[in-house]
Amino acid sequence: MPASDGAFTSVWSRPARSERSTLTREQIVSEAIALLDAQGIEALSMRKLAARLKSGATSLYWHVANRDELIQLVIDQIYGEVEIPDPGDAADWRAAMSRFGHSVRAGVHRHPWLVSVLDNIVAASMGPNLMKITESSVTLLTRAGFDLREAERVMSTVSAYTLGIAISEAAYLNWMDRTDEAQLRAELKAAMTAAEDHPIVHELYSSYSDAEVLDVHKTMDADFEYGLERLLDGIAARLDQK
Amino acid sequence: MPASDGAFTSVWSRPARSERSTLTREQIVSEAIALLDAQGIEALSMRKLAARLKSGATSLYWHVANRDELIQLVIDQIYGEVEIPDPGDAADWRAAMSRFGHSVRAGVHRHPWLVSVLDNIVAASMGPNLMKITESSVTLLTRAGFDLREAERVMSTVSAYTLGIAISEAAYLNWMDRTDEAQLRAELKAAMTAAEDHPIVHELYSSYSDAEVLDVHKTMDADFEYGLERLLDGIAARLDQK
DNA sequence: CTAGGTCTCGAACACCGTACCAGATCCTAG
DNA sequence: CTAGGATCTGGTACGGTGTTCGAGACCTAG
Repeated sequence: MPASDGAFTSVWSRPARSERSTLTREQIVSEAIALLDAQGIEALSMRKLAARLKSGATSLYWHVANRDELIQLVIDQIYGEVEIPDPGDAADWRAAMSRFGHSVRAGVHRHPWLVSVLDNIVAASMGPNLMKITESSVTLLTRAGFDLREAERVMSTVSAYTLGIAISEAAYLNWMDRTDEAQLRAELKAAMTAAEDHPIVHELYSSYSDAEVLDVHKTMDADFEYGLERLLDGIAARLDQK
Repeated sequence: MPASDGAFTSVWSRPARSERSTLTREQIVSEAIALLDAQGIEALSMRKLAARLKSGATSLYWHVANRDELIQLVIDQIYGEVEIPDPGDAADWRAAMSRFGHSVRAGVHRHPWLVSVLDNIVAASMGPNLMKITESSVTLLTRAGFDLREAERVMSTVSAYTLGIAISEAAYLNWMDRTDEAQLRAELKAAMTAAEDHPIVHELYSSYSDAEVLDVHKTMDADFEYGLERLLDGIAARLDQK
């Protein structure tokens, strides 16, 4: 009567019909993303993920080789969220590339834990979703007048800039998130006094209003736009001289 | 006689003079970097690091609050390796910024595990070494004719591009490193067949010679240079129209 | 009814970051 | 020279991690 205590499942508690879990790879991946969005990277453990799926931790290993593979799948899923450039927009390739950049950046902002997971990004680079993006954008750029190799360069240049800035922003936003306002003010003050030996940095910091410091989004948006425009200017110039 | 076995240190084995460890923060940080360079991120544990320093694992906590703080120190140390732009080079700001970009990229290539540690990069952004870099480069750019705010934008645009591309490259190089040649060929073949549904990507892949695939460095160098030049073109144009 | 594939999951292993605290060592004041 | 406080080391222990292994539950085909 006492000892078995869970090893024995009575008729009543045993699932009436097939409650065999219907655990699927897609389900695992999307629950992982939900967990990451809600609680960030350090909350993603196989055990916690399994708990959310009401399954045993080690059951996941049937559907997914290991944690790294799971993360690669997660990354490709996120790539699926970015707006695929339409090759028909070749006439306005510049607007199309700008839209693409904005879409990638928005994705990173939506899922800022991506910052912690970048080392898996390459293995995911052969995932189906990224490949679709590459196909469309390179096609668009060749139609706009770039040869194949240069089209790829343009694409990866824009991607690099976008990724770089989005990551920096996301890292900053992550940091703000896990820092309460009091300590945040303390840190900023510390930075301010540390800047006293550096006149230009000090002047720069001083030029920011409280509103700008409190809500960095507007500044970030404008800065991103500025750099992207400069980059596209440079690329456009290159196309003109052909 | 038997049991104590190490708890008892005889006069002979006990350190003759003060062998008090001379453990310092600098030592810890530089040993951490050595370990990271040699074995990558997953080899950096407090225990392994302590072993290399011939000290107890928990002794490190006297000098460093926790692992995150250690990593922030490591990152600032690496910032110390990048060549600081000379504000005197304002006349040739373009060459100076290019040198800066190359220096950052070289640093990331030298320490490719940085990819796995990017989420700590912000907290390190108030470190002394990065601040020096910012001071010098923003000064240089203001002397070149940009106003303060735009100088910062230029700086962070160039940084974003450089960081983005260097990270992507480093992630790829990391992946190549931990993949033996047989499996590497298998993966590339898989990518190739996956690309069959995507004609342009397929054509692009096919256009690469074996030599280019085997040694990606030349291609990476050229691609980086291309994007950086386009970006600087765009920025220069902006300065001219003033 | 049985055999074999598919899938779940508990137990266990090695490793991790780090809180706690006892003790060793050093420095300084008296 | 001694006493006592500050500085620094490191053993123990706790709660967590990813992952392997293997025992079994379930489903389907014959």
